[in-house]
Amino acid sequence: MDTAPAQVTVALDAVIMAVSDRQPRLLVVGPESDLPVLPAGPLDPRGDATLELGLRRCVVEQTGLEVGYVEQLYTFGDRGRRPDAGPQRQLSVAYLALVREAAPPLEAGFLDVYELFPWEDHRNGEPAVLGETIRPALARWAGDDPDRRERVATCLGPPWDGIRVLERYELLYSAGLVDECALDAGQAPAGRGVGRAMRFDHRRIAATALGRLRGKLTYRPVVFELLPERFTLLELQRTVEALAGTTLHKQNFRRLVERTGLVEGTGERVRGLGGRPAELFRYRPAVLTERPRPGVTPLYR
Amino acid sequence: MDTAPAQVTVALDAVIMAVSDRQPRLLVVGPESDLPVLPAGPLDPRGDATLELGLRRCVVEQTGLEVGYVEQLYTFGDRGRRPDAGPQRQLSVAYLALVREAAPPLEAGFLDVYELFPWEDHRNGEPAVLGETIRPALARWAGDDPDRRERVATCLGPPWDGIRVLERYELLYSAGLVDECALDAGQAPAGRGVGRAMRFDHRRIAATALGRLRGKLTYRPVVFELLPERFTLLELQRTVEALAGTTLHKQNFRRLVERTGLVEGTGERVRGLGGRPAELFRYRPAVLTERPRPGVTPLYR
DNA sequence: AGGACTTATGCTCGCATCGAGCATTACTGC
DNA sequence: GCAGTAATGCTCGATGCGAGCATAAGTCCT
Repeated sequence: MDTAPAQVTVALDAVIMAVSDRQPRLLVVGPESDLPVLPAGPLDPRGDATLELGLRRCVVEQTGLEVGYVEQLYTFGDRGRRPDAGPQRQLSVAYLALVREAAPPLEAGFLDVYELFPWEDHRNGEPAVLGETIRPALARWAGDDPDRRERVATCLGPPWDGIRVLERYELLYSAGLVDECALDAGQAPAGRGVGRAMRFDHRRIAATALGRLRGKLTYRPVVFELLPERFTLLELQRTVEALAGTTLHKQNFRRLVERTGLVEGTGERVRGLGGRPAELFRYRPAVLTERPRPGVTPLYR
Repeated sequence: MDTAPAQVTVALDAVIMAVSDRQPRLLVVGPESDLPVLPAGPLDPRGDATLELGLRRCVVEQTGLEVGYVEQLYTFGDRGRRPDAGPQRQLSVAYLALVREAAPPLEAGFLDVYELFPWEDHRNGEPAVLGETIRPALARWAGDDPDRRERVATCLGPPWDGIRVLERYELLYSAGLVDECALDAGQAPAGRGVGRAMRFDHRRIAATALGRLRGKLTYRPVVFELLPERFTLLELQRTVEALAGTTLHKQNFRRLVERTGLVEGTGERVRGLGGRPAELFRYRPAVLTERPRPGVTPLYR
């Protein structure tokens, strides 16, 4: 009935990321045949003492995973973002979680992040899809409109700003280059959109997460949430590079993390992979009290 | 009834900040005699197309103010954060808004931010309250507990990290040094807490906002939302300093903002204030496409 | 008019950081 | 022994930033 008070439902959505085989990965649920979906569940207004605890509960229930690092990301609440909710307005409080596991738990699997955002991986130079598809299409879309042209310029550079993941996704959405445009309009997607689509606004949420994480790398020691307790400097570097979508100068990277006190060597070495054995390092939590903003600062500068 | 489904209410809270007379100010509503409260209102699940539009609507309704720059801050949803909501669970999606106005609109007034957080203003050296009250009390609170001691060390430095506003407020809360502790426990506050209290968790929300804003200053040109279209470099510097709670070297500040292309001179000069006339500058939006992360970078480094 | 005071503006050191590259070491595999 | 690979040490040069000196151009007071 129209006279009933309009209701709001609150869901807790989880962007759970890991890095393995030099690739950032996102935990998704649901049948393979369907569009991927983020793990999520309803807030229990009485049971969940805090939103974060509610999120952890939902994640365990749905994937069996006990996540460690968790951070609130953003709250999504546009009208119409969940056409499945009927007359209910659905809010999603999204969280970013980082895990070390690479083995997909029950009913869930890891999805390569750069399948969702192929234009974000610049480790082997600018990805082909940018020059061949995205830039031309955006140029057509912008035409002579100065606002559109400027928006394209800020999002795609030069200079390329790795952090603007969300802005770029939303630009592609505005220009009709992702399948979610058709889906949101109630049409069947042509299937020719750039990157792999997700259900609802979940790819937008994932974009928010990747951008946030890239930014955070520069001023907080979050990478270590994704690594085992002991690691070589190359493993550390590869993990950072996977997330940042850029490559780094090896010697300078080593200098950076050692000089700033982010890591400390354990005397141990690993061997067996061809090449000189590498020393194993560990994260040095004391850096938090020594430096104001410890992280991989020169990532995007 | 216990059998009724537990309900969730969603509110939109606004942290509206301005800078005038070299002081950051926060818009609060409610009678002077009572604890200050942030402007807020319920989400209209049918009417508000987006959360941000809903927030703008609430702000206009409550204060008559049309805010310009708006950014989502955080969503607060701890159980028990709103004892007045009865059995309802209340979520607040908080937004940060920046305005130029200094004249308090209807039923509202500006409150000096450093009345809320006197320990955050380091423009005249370390504030007295830190050395005389806060540090000794925290030392007593920490005792020999290594975790507590480390928490105190990271929050209070050295080095002082201007961005950790929320962490510091929560530390003071943990240690029972702010009046909200007693209020939340249902007791009358002794009135001896540090800084001025607000109702509910609104001071926590304000702390989140100040920290976020301080951080954002370093990589986005947000200061200009608080300034008139044309301003002198000293006005710009004073505004940054007011928010950051630090002083900056004048010549270096000028060099920074000019070299990075954040501002450009209009030929005009202002006179009449004693001292050599200053040139009027304006913000240069083109910086957004030229530099990846334009802002007052060296603020906290 | 002159001097004190205030603010704006230009410029120059010195240090730390960072990008880029060269050189050497120590393993694996054939 | 030799090729290949990765680790590690070191050196330039450019740039950014902290700190300060010096000068310019107004106001206000006497």
